[in-house]
Amino acid sequence: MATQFGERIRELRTKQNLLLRQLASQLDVDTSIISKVERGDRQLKKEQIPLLAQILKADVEELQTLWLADQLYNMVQGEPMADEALKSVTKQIKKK
Amino acid sequence: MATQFGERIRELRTKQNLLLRQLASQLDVDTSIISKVERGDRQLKKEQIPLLAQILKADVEELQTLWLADQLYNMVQGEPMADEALKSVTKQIKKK
DNA sequence: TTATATTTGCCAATATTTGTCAAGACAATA
DNA sequence: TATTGTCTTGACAAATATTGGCAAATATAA
Repeated sequence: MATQFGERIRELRTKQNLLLRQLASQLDVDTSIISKVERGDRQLKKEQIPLLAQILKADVEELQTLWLADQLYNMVQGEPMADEALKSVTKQIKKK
Repeated sequence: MATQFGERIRELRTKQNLLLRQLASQLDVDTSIISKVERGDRQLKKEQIPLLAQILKADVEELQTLWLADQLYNMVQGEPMADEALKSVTKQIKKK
């Protein structure tokens, strides 16, 4: 599983000397969820990112980017046509 | 919604003078599902692609690529950080 | 019109995701 | 060793999303 997002969260959290349970309570979820998120076992819900960024005093867009990259990675990883599909979508997006 | 896949299916199906119901019956799903897939209202299940390719005498990998591109497109469309996330994943994939 | 093909909206069944709880692992320290 | 606090893990239930089918609506053709 992808962990770009999780690794960054842990980095930010420890840098601020926050315990899992403290971050969890502020986000209003169980401690175990944050633990799993940081280790890449679970994905956070997209809607939770803004609050998370606020708690960690981090840039929302940075976290959103990492989160989205994780989702994409999970989707393409192991797919033989991953590269071609990514290229195609990148082109599509740019046209817009 | 993404329709690269659906458009290609319709193209292949009509080229072979197959009716929705004929394709649907070979795929063992309801006609309405194929209709929706071709119009991009629904995503086909990944496991159905090989059989579909066989029925349409199409290249499995082509269809898999289009299908995957649709999934990715649905995931990033409307996301402000889409481009950056795509770039990041493309890099990650290549490292493997 | 009639007949046939396709589209659409809705529902039930199924699958996936999300969150909680409780138990376990681990480290620090009394 | 026993205790305390943090983090991790697995099992389970609740919430959500996806899937397929039906049937009615709409289009297309003769």
